[in-house]
Amino acid sequence: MPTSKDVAAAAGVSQSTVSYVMSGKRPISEKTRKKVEAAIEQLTYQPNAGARALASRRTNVLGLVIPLTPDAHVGSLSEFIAVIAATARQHDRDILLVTDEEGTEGLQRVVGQQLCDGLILMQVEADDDRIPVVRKLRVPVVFIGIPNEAEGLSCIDADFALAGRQCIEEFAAAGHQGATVIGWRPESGDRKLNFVDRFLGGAFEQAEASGLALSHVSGSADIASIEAAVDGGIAAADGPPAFASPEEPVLEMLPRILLDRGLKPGVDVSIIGVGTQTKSLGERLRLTTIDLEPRTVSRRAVELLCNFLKDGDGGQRQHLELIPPVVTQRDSTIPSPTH
Amino acid sequence: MPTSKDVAAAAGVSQSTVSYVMSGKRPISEKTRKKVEAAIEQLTYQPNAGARALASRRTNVLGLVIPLTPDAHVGSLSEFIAVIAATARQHDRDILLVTDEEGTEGLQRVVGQQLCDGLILMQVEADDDRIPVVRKLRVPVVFIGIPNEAEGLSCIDADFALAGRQCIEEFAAAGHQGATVIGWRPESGDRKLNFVDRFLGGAFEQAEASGLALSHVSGSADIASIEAAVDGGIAAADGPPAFASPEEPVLEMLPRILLDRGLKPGVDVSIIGVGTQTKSLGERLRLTTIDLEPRTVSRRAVELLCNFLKDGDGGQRQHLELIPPVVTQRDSTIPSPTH
DNA sequence: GCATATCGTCGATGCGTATCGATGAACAGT
DNA sequence: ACTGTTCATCGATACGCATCGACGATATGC
Repeated sequence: MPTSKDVAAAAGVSQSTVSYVMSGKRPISEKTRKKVEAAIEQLTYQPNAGARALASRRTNVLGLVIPLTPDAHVGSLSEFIAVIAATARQHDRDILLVTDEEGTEGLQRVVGQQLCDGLILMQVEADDDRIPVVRKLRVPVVFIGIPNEAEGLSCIDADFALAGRQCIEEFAAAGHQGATVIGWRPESGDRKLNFVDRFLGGAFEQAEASGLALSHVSGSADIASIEAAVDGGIAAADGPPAFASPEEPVLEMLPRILLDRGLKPGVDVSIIGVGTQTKSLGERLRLTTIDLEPRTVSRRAVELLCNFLKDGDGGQRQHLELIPPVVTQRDSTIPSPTH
Repeated sequence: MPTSKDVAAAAGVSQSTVSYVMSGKRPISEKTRKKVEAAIEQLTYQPNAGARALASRRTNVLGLVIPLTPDAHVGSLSEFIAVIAATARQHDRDILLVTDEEGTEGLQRVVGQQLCDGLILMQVEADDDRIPVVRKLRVPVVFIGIPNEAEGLSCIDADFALAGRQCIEEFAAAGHQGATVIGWRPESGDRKLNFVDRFLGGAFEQAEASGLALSHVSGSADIASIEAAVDGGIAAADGPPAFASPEEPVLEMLPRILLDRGLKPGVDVSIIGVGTQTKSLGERLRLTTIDLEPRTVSRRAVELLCNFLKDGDGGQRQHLELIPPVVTQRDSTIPSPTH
């Protein structure tokens, strides 16, 4: 492996000049820069990350804390991870993986060993144990998810409350008097993740504002329970029924189940799919969808962290950013009567 | 941040003694070890990773190359990643993420900058561009997936061929004369990943050996095409039909579709689910499954790489390891008549 | 013409650790 | 008591880079 010393020798300059050519922190004449760059090219020189970290006190690495729990491994998680890694590269940084299996010691470890300059925490719970630890860390941290006590923290997430409101707005615009949300069973684990409450909160709030009767039934993957939920929704409806769900299996079967009951989606009944990967599903089933834009959330998390690092102070500032979901109207919602 | 010098001062020894206490590479008396350990504890000392990498020429970090392409983001990918990260920690190593968006230059970069001591490549294609680059790298590399030219490389994957054989064996034992595999549409992208061919190769081979008529139809997510495939399978069957599929949506609907036709799984027809996350699906639908054990594949990949690194020579050896799939008999296959 | 500012480069130093050679102490054998 | 060992520890050095102060060479002011 060639070193910057080798490059210096090849270019006939001093090692420090090579360093300044690479960093641009001091002016270098066109002539010597060319020489140095040629030497770098020829030797295929790449700076040693360890030495660089040691001397500059920055690693250019971001720690990403991911959940290890298998039940959380929905498809979107890997998309989050990949987008975060790709965005980090655009800012000339790399991603070090930390699983939450290590717990809070893992955070202290990667920061203490100076393996990374900052952290991104995924799957942040409403009352996350890691928050008190994070507050003491000397590096900036960005949360993906909104804990209850977000004071002084930097948090980014999809705007679930807005998604709930948008959902009801769509139904109201289509002339529905009532709607049913199927899914997000309030299991023990789900209670910790408050996005369910945020979505339902927004939905119920908007339902009240729009004078629309909203009910929520916890979905389940088996067909019978979905059918029961659908029948309940139809019976309760005062006019054409409307259904929304954030669960893919539910959405997959909903059109079929409704057609079996003589209800054509987009004509006699409305369906809205909510989720993180709604595009392919929505296009295939021609479903109106509300996408939570996980790629944008991921990208912004990295950008925010990089901004904190660029400012140099290393301290984390309070920041709350909610990414607006994207509504895509397709054929599963009844057209607005006003049009 | 305290340094090993601070620890040395607090313990009243030299810095090198602290280093030897931590590495154990030279004998240290019980007394001084206790003193040093106490000082480490009290100062919450953690060695600086950059300095350590610089001095020891090892980073204790493994690079993990993941696909960025969204269509590959099935749920199992994040499970792979998390298991790899957790296993790496058990070997006192961390994981640096590299997306294949960077291409082969990404590999050369992380190795050239000495950000990691070795690499794990996921989603290896039959004729992967990265192979010639990997051969020139000076660090050990483990492939997850089996390329066509595996000479001199270290590869690990699920044994898809065995899964195919096991599948047919199950059907044959249940007394079936024929079977249909639904799924794995041979699209452009899928051709590069040869596991489809490996599975089907094993299945057809075993079908011939067992005198069983096997056909394969590319599945699709919409219900109509699945129903068509099912009807085809029923019509072609000489005796009770049998179906296998590696696609979750197909498996989700298969029992329902068959019941609609008056065929009860496990009595009039057999179903086998093949995949990387078959447990919850299999238990819910009471499906006999063949699981490809992604967790084992991931774990073994890390262990293999760590072994290469432990041996010190840094060279990669040829190695081919196929993880046997696990057959779990539940209620969707017709009981063997011989029992 | 000299004093002063600006530019481009060099040498020296430090970052925190691992590791090698050396040193001194304790100890066994004669 | 003297040499030869083994054991525990220390001091010095190197790892590769960033960065600071210094210095010579030009350019700018009057």
